[in-house]
Amino acid sequence: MANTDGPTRERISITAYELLKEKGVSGLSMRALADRLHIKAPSLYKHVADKDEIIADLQARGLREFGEAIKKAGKSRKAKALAYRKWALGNPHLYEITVSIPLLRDRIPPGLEDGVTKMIIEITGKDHAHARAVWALMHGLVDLEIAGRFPKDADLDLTWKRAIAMIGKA
Amino acid sequence: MANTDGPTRERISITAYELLKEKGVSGLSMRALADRLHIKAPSLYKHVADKDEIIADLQARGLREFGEAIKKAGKSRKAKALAYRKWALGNPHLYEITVSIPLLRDRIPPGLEDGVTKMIIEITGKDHAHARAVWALMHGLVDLEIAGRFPKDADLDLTWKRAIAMIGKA
DNA sequence: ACCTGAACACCGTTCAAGT
DNA sequence: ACCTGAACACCGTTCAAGT
Repeated sequence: MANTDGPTRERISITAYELLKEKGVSGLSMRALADRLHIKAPSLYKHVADKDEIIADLQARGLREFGEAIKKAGKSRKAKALAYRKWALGNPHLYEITVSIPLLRDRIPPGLEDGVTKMIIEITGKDHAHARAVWALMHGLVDLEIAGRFPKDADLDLTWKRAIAMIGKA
Repeated sequence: MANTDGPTRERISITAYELLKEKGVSGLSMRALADRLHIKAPSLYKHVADKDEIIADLQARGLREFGEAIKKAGKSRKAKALAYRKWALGNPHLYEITVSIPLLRDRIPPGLEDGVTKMIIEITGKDHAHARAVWALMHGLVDLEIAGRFPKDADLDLTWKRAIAMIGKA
């Protein structure tokens, strides 16, 4: 008799997150995940329907933790913007899986996405169109920075300063 | 005797582009590419070093065609911004492979990336930091739109209007 | 109820062998 | 010089079989 205590659904989630943190999106495979849990890949399918269920789990975690980080930040628009950057750069793989691949809307807790969206609208203090533009600005900065698209000598602190100056001036 | 005229390097490039346009980044595999050229996958390696060489080819094409589209657009910042959106949405897979995955800097023609960057700086008419923020704004809008992150009822024309209004006001 | 090996349809890439 | 089949180390997923 081998393991009597198989991996719970919870342990699968936690291990998937560890794997993502260490190896990134491309390193998150069902086989690698199974290895860490000391089971074979097919056994995973007794606990989850498919890989998307695991991805949706991580996206939900990303939205939750991101939302908390923004909530905890100072109240000014500048503080919120810098918290956005800090969180994204501190959790690049979680940011990527949450925001750079299609969101599995039907498989994350309802209201979670809306909650984060509403928070962004509240921060900008204007209408939805403006809030979306601000979000795009933040996301674009972070995405290009994570992807290494800015030259090495680029002054990104200054770039963020300019970006923050843009907000609210429309 | 089978094919006497094997695929040239040029035909590989063209076929890769067709494949990308039809099937997207995930559909661009060496095996699928070989199939279209009526050869076996290993034969590709007599013409290219690896898949990255093909990706770099497509990234170079993306930078070139994108640059031309922006150059041809009207001179106003608004016209340039709308041309950015139009090109990206009209060529979503080429946009993605060019800008949403790491740029293979060592494998594209030197100066190509700089040329496009300089063009953006010229358009914004300010310093590099400002130009980068503007680029991030455009990229963020397009990336979120392509990824389907905005709600279906979002008024994206209005969002772009607000975004364009932000530019130049920093 | 949970886990397994074998299998299927995929990847990128290497390499000895053929022409 | 170019192409091939076989192989290696990977994917996600299914399924009959074991406990």
